[in-house]
Amino acid sequence: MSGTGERVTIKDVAARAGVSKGAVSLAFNHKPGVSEATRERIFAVARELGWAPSATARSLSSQRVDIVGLALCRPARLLGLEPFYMDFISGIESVLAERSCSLLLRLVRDLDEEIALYQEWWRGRMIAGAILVDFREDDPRVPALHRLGMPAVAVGHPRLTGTFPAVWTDDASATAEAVRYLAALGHRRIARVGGPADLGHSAIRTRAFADTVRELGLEEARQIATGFDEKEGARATRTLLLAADRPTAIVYDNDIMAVAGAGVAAEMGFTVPDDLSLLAWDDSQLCRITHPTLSAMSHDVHHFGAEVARVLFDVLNGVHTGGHQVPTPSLTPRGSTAPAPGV
Amino acid sequence: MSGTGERVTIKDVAARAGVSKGAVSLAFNHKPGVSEATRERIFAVARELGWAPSATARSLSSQRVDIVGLALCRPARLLGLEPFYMDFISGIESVLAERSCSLLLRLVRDLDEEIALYQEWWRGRMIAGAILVDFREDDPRVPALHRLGMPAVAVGHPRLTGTFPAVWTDDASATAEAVRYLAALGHRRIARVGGPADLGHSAIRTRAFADTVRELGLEEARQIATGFDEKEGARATRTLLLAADRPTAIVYDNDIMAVAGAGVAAEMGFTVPDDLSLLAWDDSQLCRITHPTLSAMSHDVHHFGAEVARVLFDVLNGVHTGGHQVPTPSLTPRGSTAPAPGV
DNA sequence: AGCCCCCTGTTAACCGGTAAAGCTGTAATT
DNA sequence: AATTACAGCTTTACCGGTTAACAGGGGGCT
Repeated sequence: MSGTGERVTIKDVAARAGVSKGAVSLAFNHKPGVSEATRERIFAVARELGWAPSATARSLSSQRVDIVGLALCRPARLLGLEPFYMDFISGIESVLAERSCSLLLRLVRDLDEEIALYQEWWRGRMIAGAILVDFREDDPRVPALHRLGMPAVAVGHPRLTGTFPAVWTDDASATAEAVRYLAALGHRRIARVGGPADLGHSAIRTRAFADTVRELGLEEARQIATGFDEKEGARATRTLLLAADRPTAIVYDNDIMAVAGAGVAAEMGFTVPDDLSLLAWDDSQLCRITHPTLSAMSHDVHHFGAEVARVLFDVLNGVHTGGHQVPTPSLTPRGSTAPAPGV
Repeated sequence: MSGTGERVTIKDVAARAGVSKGAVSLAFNHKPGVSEATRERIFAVARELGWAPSATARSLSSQRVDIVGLALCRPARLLGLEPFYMDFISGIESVLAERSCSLLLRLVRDLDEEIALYQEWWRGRMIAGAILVDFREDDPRVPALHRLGMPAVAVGHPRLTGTFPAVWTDDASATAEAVRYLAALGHRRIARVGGPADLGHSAIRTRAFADTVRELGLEEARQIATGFDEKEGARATRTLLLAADRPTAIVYDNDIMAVAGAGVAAEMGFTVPDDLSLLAWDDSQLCRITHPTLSAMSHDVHHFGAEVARVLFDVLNGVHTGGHQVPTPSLTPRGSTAPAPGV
């Protein structure tokens, strides 16, 4: 009971197998220098003794770590709510796991805390590199972390991510596609409920949205910046629908807000999609469980995460990979979009 | 540009401050043995040089690690969908962060992989302890990990978690409360859509549900075991509603399935809550964004996670804490429950 | 003056691996 | 037979901290 406390080390294995520490190390790292017979004997002993090399000691001497860091800076309750993150993380994991690498996760309150955390992690040699998300315009992390010299991938448009290799989706094109689709259905007053204005991709979408609306000669579009959560999504929807010139279609920046918007529409007596079309973003499973199901700009978040992890490995291996663009979110029409009323 | 590569170590700091490595170590660990003046000088130099102690080296020599592990064994797509996990993780984080401890996360495919992972993590001294979730009846992790001697907290009923200190909610009482509530509304045919039968807490709820139904003299209850995701939740709901003796109320084991169930009900022409009452579990924000809002057995998952982390720290500090019961989920009536039709 | 003590610091031995350099014995080459 | 080549190990010096043991020096006390 209560573990002997004496943990077995490479020395024990070496002694038991009748070889030196060095031989055990060579064997376990599949390096030449030990015969097949000896290698097998060493493995047998290791299994018998229940030994695994100490990652700590290994990384101290080899200067390598098998951990990558991810700091998320969003209010805790939002993280729980948004399917995006877990999907993204599971995508990252799928790539990390096959290289027996682990993910170090931490939630932080603000960017300063995030920068401090990365400094601690990197200087403390706890991580080999990091994944940076949620870029803002003139993000303070770009200079700070670049100064650190820490390898990292940035999730966001290259314009925002500075010196870090970027992985991103073409939000501008996707936004344009969304607007064109709704316009093709006859909608002339289209509104958008976006994320926080200081978030880089929100800004990109806002611009693309306005540009496309102008280009198609639609009526001046109303866009509302929110905090990404369901309350703000609901409020924004209410605001839009109460206006005299209420829109006949609304595009949301994530699916949480779209679902909340659908609730508000129902509550206010609008029928989706007959009176009002709704178009979500990200397209998690959430869009498929509501009634009516939500049309969305869909986007394989799991693969996105996987691609990010792959690029990070390239960076860690010194492969100088440029930016990687992941497939543009594409329209997945479902039950929440239909021709504009009276068309 | 491109980081000098030369990372600063304790030796550099010591040299620059004109003291020995030992002095720097003492200063940074706030141990007696250095004067206030020297301590400050050392800190100043460390700041100037941008040094932070190497966690790797530190844990190699001090035999301590500031990382705890969490392996999740659920299909990736479900993880993304279920708000539970992120909420739970953010609760854990809130406690870890204040002790500057990080969370090592990994998704695994099955229990064998999970056991192997913990062995690797523990023997490799990567983690100080672990958080175990999703216990099954006769869970193979109990003997395997107990043999490892790894400190851990178990999330689940003590009957299932064996030798590990447990943190759990009283699912039996909560289930009973749910049934009593619906019975009080006049429902006589109540069904339940549960999680996988081999999951420990599903089994507990199943039993409690059947017991309470019998105790109240309600009609024989139909319970369906599913895989926790929205598709199975929808299918189970369809099955229940197509039966000749369809229930007038359904209890779901998580909110995903409840939302899916609401969709199915609408699609089949039932009005919630007039024709059919629905009661969810876990009560994430998801229950508040649907229309009508979902009544739920609510449960502060964030606090649950925090409590789990706290107990883990107790274990790590040798405090022999018994099992901790977290407040029983309590009924939060919203728009999806109402008196049975004709009452 | 002599002694002891405490405060401040140094030294050196670890922690458990990795990796380069060194050392065998045997087989191949000349 | 002598030289070389090389597979197969061993030795040893790190990696960057922690920590116990030890040293110098000033002040208080007798």
